[in-house]
Amino acid sequence: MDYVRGEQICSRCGIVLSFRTIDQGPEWRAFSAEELQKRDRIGSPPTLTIHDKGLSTLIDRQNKDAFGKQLTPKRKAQIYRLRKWQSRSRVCSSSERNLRAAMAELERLSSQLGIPRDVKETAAILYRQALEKKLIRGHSIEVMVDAAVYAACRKRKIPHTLEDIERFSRMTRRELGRCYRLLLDKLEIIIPLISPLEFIPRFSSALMLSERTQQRAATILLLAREKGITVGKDPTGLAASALYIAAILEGERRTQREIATAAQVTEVTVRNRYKEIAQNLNIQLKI
DNA sequence: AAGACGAAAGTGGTTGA
DNA sequence: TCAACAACTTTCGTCTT
Repeated sequence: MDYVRGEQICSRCGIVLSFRTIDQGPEWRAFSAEELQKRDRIGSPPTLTIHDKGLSTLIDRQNKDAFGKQLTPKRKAQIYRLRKWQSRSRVCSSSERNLRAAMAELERLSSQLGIPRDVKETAAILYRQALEKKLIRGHSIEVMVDAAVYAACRKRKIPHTLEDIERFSRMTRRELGRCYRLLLDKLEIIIPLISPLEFIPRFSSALMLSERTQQRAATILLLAREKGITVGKDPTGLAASALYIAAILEGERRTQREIATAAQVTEVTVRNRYKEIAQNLNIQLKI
């Protein structure tokens, strides 16, 4: 089981048997050592994905204190005023309203993408920081949230491409990329370059390739990197062509078209990459 | 007939003056 | 800000299996 991605993967052939699985861990919630002792089963964790971090307190309408006693008239008036100001302040600040819309969009997108909760939280943090630095102004909430989700995926090494996000977003890849870059610049986030290796399991399961082939593709990629022919190249294209070569070597040939479709690149890119790699690593492919 | 190949022209993004 | 540039895409005609 890959709990981070919520995928059940066959350890022999690497095929993804199921995804978006249910966490089968203990059902009591525990977010600190103290809570672990109590084994509470109720209540939500303090989460950053709700606009007020899930920590809102409502002043109840019943004019009773914690012991159920009626309040004195003076106290009652005081509580009434508190209640009024609470309701006014809660959603009326513009950033609160913004966050409210943003977290709804975050919820929608992340459930469609099926990303795990910690990545969602990361995206929420990024968005909050962006909001504090006034980066949202001039952009729609939606596009910034989607860009934050992409950034969070990159940060947590979830192999999603911009195209994946684009599919569930109303935004274009270009706008998303622009806002993503803006986030990186202004928030000074360091995002590790995504390695082609990360895409291998994903493409392989789409192509029904065996574990052996995946291993082989991985070593091909590592050798290619040593030769220095991978810099500046599209990681998905590299992963695709390495898989193409590996599949042929392992007798599981796939057509360039199949590979290209799975990796969302063109045949031409697969072709160019694999020619380069085969030449540099002296791999003879009998066609 | 399908797959592989490669040339040519176009696109979006980076870089360096 | 603009031009040069590298990587990738699209398109299309040709060759191979």
